[in-house]
Amino acid sequence: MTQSIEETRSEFIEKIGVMAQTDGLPRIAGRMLGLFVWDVEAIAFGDLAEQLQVSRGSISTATRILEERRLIKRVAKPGDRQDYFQLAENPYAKMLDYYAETLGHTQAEITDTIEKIPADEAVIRARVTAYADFYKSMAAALTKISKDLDRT
Amino acid sequence: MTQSIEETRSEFIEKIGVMAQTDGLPRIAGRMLGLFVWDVEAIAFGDLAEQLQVSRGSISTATRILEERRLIKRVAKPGDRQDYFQLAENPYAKMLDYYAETLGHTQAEITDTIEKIPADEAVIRARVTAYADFYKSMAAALTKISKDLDRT
DNA sequence: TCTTTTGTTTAATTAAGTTTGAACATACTG
DNA sequence: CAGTATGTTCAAACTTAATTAAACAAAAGA
Repeated sequence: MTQSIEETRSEFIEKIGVMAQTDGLPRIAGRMLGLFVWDVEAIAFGDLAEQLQVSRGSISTATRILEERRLIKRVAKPGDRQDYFQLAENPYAKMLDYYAETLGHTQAEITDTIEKIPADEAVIRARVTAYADFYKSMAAALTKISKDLDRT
Repeated sequence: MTQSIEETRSEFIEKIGVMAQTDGLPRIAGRMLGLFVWDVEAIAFGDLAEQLQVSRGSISTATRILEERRLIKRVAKPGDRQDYFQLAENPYAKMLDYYAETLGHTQAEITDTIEKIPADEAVIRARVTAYADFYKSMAAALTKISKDLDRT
């Protein structure tokens, strides 16, 4: 089966949109991320709405989310009033940092619980601690990868 | 603020229920996981429904999900017709394996796309490849932690 | 100043996922 | 065998999240 590069691009964008839902991104934000991974050139706010066939409101929301996660950046273009967007530098390191941060919060929540467990409940303490450690080691591992990527 | 261990347990269970939603588990399955982390003893199907105050149908669905992820195991108790459940051995290694597997699928999907990109589109190829590599390294890192945990 | 463009916000709608409850199948008990 | 207990399935109800469309605010041009 042969397909044009436009078809491949469009397929890729939709694919990332679906997969993004797995890690808590709205579908539109995921499609947008796919688009930015593919395209080097910055894209105008209005073009995003047209290319992805969604409302401007959705673009506003999705760009905000991706900016919060530091995956894209908003840039200006001389001679155009519109906002332009493109993939951030080291986006994958940023993504890892975000995951690590989330895992860290989870670990902290569990640690809060551990402190409330009576000292004589050694078994429960041990079990909940093992759970917290799990999040701790995951966060540490992702942070490590992030730093490796940053050195590139 | 002082609270009984029952209150702490209940708070923990609800907390895990909420956090579980972050990684794609239904709330009830999350609460169940929290319960199993806390309690050493196996718990009967019917007791789960009562303790978590949900329908038997929900227990059936949630146990299925947690079994599929290999986080809990179903055991029998002599003298009781009910199914009993408890946390699996090395549950956190299993959890990591599950994540790694998911990431691997994602990477494979992206790799499928890469193969469709014309060879002369070097920039696009490089960008999409970087994205695939990101998933690859994450999967590898989690697999590594999993093996470390297994050695325990 | 008046109009247009641009991006955000909010309320309403739509879509997606979760939970329940009833029906069902199976296995056990007396 | 009849009756009860157990766990699963599935359609419907419910809940939550995503998306749109319209109202709005700010800035730019005419």
